[in-house]
Amino acid sequence: MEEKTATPSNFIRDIIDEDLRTNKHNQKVHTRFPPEPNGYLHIGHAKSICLNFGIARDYNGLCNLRFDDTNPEKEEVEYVESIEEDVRWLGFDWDNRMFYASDYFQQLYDFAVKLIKDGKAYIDSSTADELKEHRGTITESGKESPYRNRSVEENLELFLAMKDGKFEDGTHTLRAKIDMSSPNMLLRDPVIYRIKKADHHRTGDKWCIYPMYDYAHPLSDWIEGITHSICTLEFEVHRPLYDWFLEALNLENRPQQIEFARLNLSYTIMSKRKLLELVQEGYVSGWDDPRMPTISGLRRRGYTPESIRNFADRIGVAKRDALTDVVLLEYSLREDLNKHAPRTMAVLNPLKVIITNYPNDKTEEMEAVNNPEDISMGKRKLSFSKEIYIEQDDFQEVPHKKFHRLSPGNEVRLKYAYIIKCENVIKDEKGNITELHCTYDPETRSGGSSMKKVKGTIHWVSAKQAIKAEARLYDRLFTVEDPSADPEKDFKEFINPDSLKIITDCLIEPELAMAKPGDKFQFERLGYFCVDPLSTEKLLVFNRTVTLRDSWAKIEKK
RNA sequence: UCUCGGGUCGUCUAAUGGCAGGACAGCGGCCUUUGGAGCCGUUAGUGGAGGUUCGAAUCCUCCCCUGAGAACCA
Repeated sequence: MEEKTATPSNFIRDIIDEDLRTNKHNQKVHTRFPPEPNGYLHIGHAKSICLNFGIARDYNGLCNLRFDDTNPEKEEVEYVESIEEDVRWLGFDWDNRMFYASDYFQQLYDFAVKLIKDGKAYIDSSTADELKEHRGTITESGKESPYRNRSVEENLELFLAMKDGKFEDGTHTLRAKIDMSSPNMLLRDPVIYRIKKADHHRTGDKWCIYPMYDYAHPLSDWIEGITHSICTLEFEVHRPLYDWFLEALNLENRPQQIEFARLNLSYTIMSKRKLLELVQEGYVSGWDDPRMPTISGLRRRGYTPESIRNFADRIGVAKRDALTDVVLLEYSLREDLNKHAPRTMAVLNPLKVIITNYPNDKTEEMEAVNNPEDISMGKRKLSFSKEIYIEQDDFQEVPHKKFHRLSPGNEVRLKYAYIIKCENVIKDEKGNITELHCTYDPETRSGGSSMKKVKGTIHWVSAKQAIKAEARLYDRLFTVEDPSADPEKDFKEFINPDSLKIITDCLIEPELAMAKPGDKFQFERLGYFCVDPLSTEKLLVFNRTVTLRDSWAKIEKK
């Protein structure tokens, strides 16, 4: 079993520690992850999932999965299913506690009736425009609705009629009677029910009135016995409202809302609306395009759940807005893949090499380790013969002064095989290099006793045995750190035109023919790659998950 | 402009009146049959001005910067 470092503490855990000490919630810790099923989950949700489920795990508590489905016009079962899959894939489990806010529609309705009876809510028959007009502004107080003082009986009657479908969409709303002059505009008699004659993905046409978030959320939390209702910072201003409903209904054992800063990652966007735009307008191939910051995109790209959980622990939880550098995510990924991904040799851009002093028909079996970080992953055999392919980048006709690889008259080691020397550069009539003629030193077979040392070691594949494959090389989707930073500019202006490069004639070790979708490998010296789900027996397709760190690129730049 | 938040190395995050620490990135070195990994070392920060205190990132005052809030969205 691998060592597991504990999740670092944070201000939310401090609050829970204090609540436990003062016995605020009778020693209970119960959280929830409440996505709206109107889009796919992304890495920002992963932060929240790790936070909520992680707290439940560490405090011996529970975490519910709850779909916040109070707006039938935007929500779909497709999203429900993807969300379930993604949370599970991340490694979390809700047992039998998968709920929907729509499960509580009847209770929520009954609570609303109680508010009306207590004179704390009323039916407003203003139009949306009138509502807006009466709301006032940030600096000026609002005006009370002419319907504000309807009798309890009239309100009850109207609310029932609303529920029974007697009115058209938008003609009436139920509003909480709070304070039209509050500096917090959310408290200026917020709408808590609206008429929407729309089919709901779960309740069908049973309801034609639907509760608003601010009303449904605290009550759903209360119904489920949530103790700590953790959400992102933009809901901070909603907290007085959250508390108001619990107070107005005189509910005991109230949950407590705590806000933290959502994740922003450099070179990407996290807005569901914008991600949807990328999908719908075809900038990416779908929600699971490997360039998307969605969980399904990251999964297809080759990210591991472990790496995402470690990332979540590493970035911590706080209240200040932050833009986390994506290299931190990539670090967590490489850290995990380095330990677990088997090594293999693959040549992305092949350059033929003929070893002129090697016997024509000879084939040798070379021994290679599958993972130097973990010898329990075993060894494999590599065929070596007279004709091989190396990476075009591993040869320079006029070498940079710090270039340690192959160049005319120079020696380099072929990993797990021999040291070779470049004797001749063969070109076509246009001057393109077509092949290299090299000689090998038979004394330098890998594992042998030769003391000969060379500066560079390169990867290769044997021409006869290698098989063809396609590689998809991904780069960041945007060219700037914060594509949404400039309100004057559309984020799509910053899409990286080179975010995907497809290479169709890579050569890989024959063993890889067995690879299955999702299998992950390190292509030695190149990076981590995984088999794409669209890969077929005929054509293996590899997604480049992430490159290896490249200190040569830095030297070359200087 | 009003209300509520938030400002600590380049980035993320600790320090809860008592040595400003960690991670990533960077830089330098060691090691290496992956220019990978690993190991060692190192650079770098409390938005500003006052005040309280033996002592302030932390408490107080003012200023500056920044985020959120005027959907029948969540």
